[in-house]
Amino acid sequence: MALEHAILVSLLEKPGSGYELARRFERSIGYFWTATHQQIYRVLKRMTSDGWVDVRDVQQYGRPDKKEYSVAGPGRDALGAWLQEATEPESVRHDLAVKVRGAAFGDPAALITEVERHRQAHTDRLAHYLTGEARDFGEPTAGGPLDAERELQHVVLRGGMAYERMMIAWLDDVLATLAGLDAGR
Amino acid sequence: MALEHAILVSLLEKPGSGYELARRFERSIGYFWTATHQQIYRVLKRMTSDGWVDVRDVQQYGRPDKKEYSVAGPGRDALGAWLQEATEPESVRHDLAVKVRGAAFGDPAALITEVERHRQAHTDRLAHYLTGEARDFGEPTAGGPLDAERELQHVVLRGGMAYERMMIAWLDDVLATLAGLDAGR
DNA sequence: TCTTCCTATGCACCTCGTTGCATAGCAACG
DNA sequence: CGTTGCTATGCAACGAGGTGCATAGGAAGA
Repeated sequence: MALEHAILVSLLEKPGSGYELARRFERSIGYFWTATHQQIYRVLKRMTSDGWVDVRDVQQYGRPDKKEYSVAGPGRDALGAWLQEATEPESVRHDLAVKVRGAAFGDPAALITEVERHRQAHTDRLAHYLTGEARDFGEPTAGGPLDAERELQHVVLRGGMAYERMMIAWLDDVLATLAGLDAGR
Repeated sequence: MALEHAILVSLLEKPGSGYELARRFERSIGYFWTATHQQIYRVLKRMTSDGWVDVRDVQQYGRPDKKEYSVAGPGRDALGAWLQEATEPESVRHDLAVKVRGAAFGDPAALITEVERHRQAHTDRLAHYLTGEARDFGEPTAGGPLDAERELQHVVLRGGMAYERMMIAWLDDVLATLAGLDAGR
């Protein structure tokens, strides 16, 4: 289970509440690891009782109070150990690939709309990444030594962009194939 | 849940037993949808009672008898309906991306071995795909009209190859970034 | 005042997925 | 004859993940 570790990384980058974590999992972190607020609250509870994180009640004005979590020593140790642990390459789940192979037994042309919908979603996400890259990494490192955190966030973002570009190109390939089947019958 | 649909597609391509399906999920299908034999047997049971598939006892000699499953009318209908249904783009789970961002808070150099291990796995898988492509799609369609099933299987395979190539290139990017951090401190 | 919306946390329930184990037929080998 | 290994099916239990719902404070606007 890597959700715990994803939370540790996010809290090391910046301490925050369960609610704030949930929103981070809708943006930056969520592009390579998804989680609902339910999962996050549940795991934070376990991590607290395991001593991986510390909690601090924070009073707020104009909005409900919150609990701010930050990484404790044992949590940092656990993350360090996990980093060197061998993890199996993630199991893939591409329902669109299932649909494409399934189209052979239905109407291939009927799948086109769905493929175009996915292509649009990937195009949007790529545009979002590019905006974020220009905002966060547009200028060279602002003096000082290499900032490891910044460099590593950037290389992960480049991975996300490479994935979206690959998907868009593949979906174009799929659309061309579907169109070819439609024309050829 | 798309496991049912993945099984339907696999059974339409070729009827078979739960055991045979489990082995297919370790190869071709398994590259974009994973499942253990437990899941498969459980889902086949439900699909049978829902009338999506038919069962046939097959006596075998030199090995235990088996149950051969094939797709029934309602199963084919369910697949057709699902193909046109809007499916959300699959939720991604890239533990390696979590590790890369986490490396900022540990020793970036310690991650290199793990990244190289993943790179090797993707290289191996790409080589496996290329072998399969040469074997199954090396020669142009053997006469007759365009074979939809074959074309669609090929485009899915091309997607798998594009994914592996993208991952290898990204992992090289990650390795260069990690090496740069190591040299620059 | 009433409704709507956002922040913030959490419970209950259900499904999906994984692990471990059990059973059984048959083949091959020492 | 016993062990090992492959084919073939399945149960039991657990943990992960997701959906729906509940609660509660406060802001903003009709």
